[in-house]
Amino acid sequence: MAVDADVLLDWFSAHGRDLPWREPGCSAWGVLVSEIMLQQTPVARVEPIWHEWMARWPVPSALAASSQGEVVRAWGKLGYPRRALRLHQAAGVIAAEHGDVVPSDVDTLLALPGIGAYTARAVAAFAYGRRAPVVDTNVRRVVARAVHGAGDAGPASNTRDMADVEALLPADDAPAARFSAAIMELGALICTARAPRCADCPVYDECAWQHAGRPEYAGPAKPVQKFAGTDRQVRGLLLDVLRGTEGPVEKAKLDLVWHDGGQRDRCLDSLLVDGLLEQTRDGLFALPGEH
DNA sequence: TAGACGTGGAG
DNA sequence: TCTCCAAGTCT
Repeated sequence: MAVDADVLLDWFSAHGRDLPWREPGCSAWGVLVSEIMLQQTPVARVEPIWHEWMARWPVPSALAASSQGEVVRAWGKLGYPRRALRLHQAAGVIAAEHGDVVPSDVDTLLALPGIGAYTARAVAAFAYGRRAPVVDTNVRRVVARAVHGAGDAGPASNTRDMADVEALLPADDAPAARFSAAIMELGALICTARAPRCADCPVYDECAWQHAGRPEYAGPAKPVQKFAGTDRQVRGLLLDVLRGTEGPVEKAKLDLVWHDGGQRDRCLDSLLVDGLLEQTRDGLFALPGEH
């Protein structure tokens, strides 16, 4: 059982979304920025911020020339703000060591901060039309169902997951790159986690999950990710105070966002360690580089 | 490799 | 209201 490339590519041509980073004229830098922003973050929230970034920082060196604080502020509420810091660092490396050109080679991309197995191959494929197994959560789910007949993907295994996708990939670069975008899109629009729209699926007839009678997911339970009351929430509240003000703020102002002083201070400290906050000479707190 | 790491919309 | 989940990476 497989996923017919021609059928999938035709479906993608007819139903794929016209996202700005998929425009033919979009730069490799634009693709890279989109990929980082889209990590664990819905398209709808990324689009407006991506446009702002492209207008303000059209090339890596432009971003690298801005302060970390400006970058964190411009990241807004996309979440996981360390991504903004790493992208800023990556831009610096690209500007300084790669002639302001986003690398096209997977291994070179992997060496950049914030770029892992998925993003490196996504940039190689979507920005440069290279043939590379692009494996994200959507692709893992589609493969689990259409190929393996399982209700959902089990725990990730980079080696195995990439081998699965490699086997589906067309031989030539251009169609392989387009196939990568198409299978991701299938997972995002049709073969969704919650309520898959199988009636609209282009590979319904060849789907192993259908042939198996749509069995329930049998793998190990996925860990539920708590948020309320975690350090993640408190860090978010703390950082949001700085995003919402111009200059440095007093600790007293930060003390207002969370009742538990111990947790508050621990989070404040971790933000300093991460470089998302800095302390001024007079003991105030500021976004990095903004004092 | 399990767990940390933000945020907000949908069901 | 509350759980699930959205193009992952790093340690």
